[in-house]
Amino acid sequence: MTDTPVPAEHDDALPQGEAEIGELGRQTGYLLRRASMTYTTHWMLSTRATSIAGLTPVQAGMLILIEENPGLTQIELARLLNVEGSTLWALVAKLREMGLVQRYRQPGDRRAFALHLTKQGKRALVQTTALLADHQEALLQRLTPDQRAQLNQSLKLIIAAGEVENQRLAEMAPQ
Amino acid sequence: MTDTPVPAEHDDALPQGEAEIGELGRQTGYLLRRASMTYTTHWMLSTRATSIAGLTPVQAGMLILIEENPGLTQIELARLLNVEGSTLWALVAKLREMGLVQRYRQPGDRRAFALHLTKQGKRALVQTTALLADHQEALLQRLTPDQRAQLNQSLKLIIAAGEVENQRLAEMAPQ
DNA sequence: TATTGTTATACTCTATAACTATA
DNA sequence: TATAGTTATAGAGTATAACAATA
Repeated sequence: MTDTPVPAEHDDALPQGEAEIGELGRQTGYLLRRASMTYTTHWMLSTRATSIAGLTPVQAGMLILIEENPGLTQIELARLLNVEGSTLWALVAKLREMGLVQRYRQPGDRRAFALHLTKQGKRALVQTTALLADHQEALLQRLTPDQRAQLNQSLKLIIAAGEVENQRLAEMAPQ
Repeated sequence: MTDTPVPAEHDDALPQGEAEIGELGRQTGYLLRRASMTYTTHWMLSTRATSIAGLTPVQAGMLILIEENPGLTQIELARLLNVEGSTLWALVAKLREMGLVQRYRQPGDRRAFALHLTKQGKRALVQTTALLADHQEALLQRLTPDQRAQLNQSLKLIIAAGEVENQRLAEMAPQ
């Protein structure tokens, strides 16, 4: 990992600003990562001066899911989000720390907890949904309604196919 | 952040498996994140038994960019990837540790380093490009060629619009 | 002064493995 | 035994802030 003096054949840096994305810009996986990061950055910036400043896209999504499925358990939420239990636990712990989510022990199954939004969580969700439309519009402004629908559809097809493939691969060589 | 005994109105967990993604599944930002994560997982699983096991999508992308723009500087690479200098520095340091990338001091500008792939880096890139097509195909299997082209186009439009918006927002209230 | 790179530090999101409590 | 949740730990990828070296 040392740097080397410059051999003649390497005295060839590109002139400023001439480097290009090239092939990588044709890779859907790369474009997805880039678009997703752009979305995250835009959300954080556009909510910066509001009452939900600092609430991440993942956290906002969890508030939406908990409101739509009040009382769901942590394991069910993990399945919905396609993450491991320990990951979900950490995410929920953070939302509890923030005072947005409350858990209630299940009388029917004393292992499980039912998740609910607190009053403050509900207020955060109201702000979230109020800001979501403008956020979407800013990012999708150059797409027609038809393109937007097509995009969502294609993304769902990728997710569905990918999760089947990933399941298969994970089982193929378990260690 | 304490748990509470169950008040009557909260004794209402959903029956197993009845929770739904609902509104969140209509949010492009959420679908992008999910699709991107699926891509990453698929890449890691499908390269697991190859010579590039452990090479992440971000690292693979960097190899592609360095090969296409030999001698580019770290700052140029950071611009291409739209990340901060310190982020790029850490990514390059890791690739150097792995023996895939080598830096050469620029004679013209002694502040800068020209980035190049090592022999091992070139071998890793060959494997990467060899495996990329199957990886793409597995994830895009349910999309027609036209849908794939439309998808890439839409993602580029989102990235372009988003980066303009993000720039504007970042300048709007600098602190 | 401006640019390139570096360091220190911190945070989000993610995972695996080993564990406890309950079913 | 199986499931729900927890803890310890690790790692990728990202950022901000302060700094050194060079232009």
